[in-house]
Amino acid sequence: MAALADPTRRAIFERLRAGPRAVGELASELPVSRPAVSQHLRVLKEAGLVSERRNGTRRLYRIEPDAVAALRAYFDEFWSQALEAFKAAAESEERSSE
Amino acid sequence: MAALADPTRRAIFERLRAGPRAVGELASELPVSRPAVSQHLRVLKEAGLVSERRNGTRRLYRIEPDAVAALRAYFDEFWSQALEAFKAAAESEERSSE
DNA sequence: ACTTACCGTAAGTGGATACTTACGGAATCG
DNA sequence: CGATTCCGTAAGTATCCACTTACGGTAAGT
Repeated sequence: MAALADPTRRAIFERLRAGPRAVGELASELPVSRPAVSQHLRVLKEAGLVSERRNGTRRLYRIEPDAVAALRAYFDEFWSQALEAFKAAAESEERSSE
Repeated sequence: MAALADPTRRAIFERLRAGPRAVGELASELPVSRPAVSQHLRVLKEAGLVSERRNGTRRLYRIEPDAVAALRAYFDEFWSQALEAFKAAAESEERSSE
């Protein structure tokens, strides 16, 4: 999740949501240089958020579905646990006459 | 989301999941000083992830449910959009005889 | 009022990091 | 082969950021 902290990296990640893209293609749409995009993609790849496939001289990056599923599960779990705590707190307050 | 990048801050956020906590209480369970926890809580508060309530000399921090819901919605949306792109790509590959 | 408990803020510092330019490697085309 | 395209890596730099110590401020207890 730390990999998604940087705004530029999040922008890259969100663009890959629509389908696989090449490095230069992404760089042309962003206000940073191509090597910067390369470095961001490496971070995303090491975090398991994207994967790479070589196609001629180009390298297509795509989103790793399992990673998105894991993040989704994390916040789902977080949500239900927080909700449970809220309910418990509300009930205990109710018992203490308030 | 950038607020959840730091591991210490994520640890604080996850501990608040079980219910409201005071600053010193959180600091005693973490390998950082109390002011560090204070600063992290300020970041989380400015990000809208937690809220504060004064209780005597102590300040209780609690999770802001709307923020968690927003994050959950973000990844849900991300997931469905990525899935849609996958389906579209699979169909177009299928049409191109493969 | 004085002390104690609890906390936020200021200032300073070491380390991480996002970016640039420069360079070299791999695949395609003539 | 030579030229071109596309890309990763190295090196250097400026900025950001997480942390500590020191200090001040507010609320409760004696």
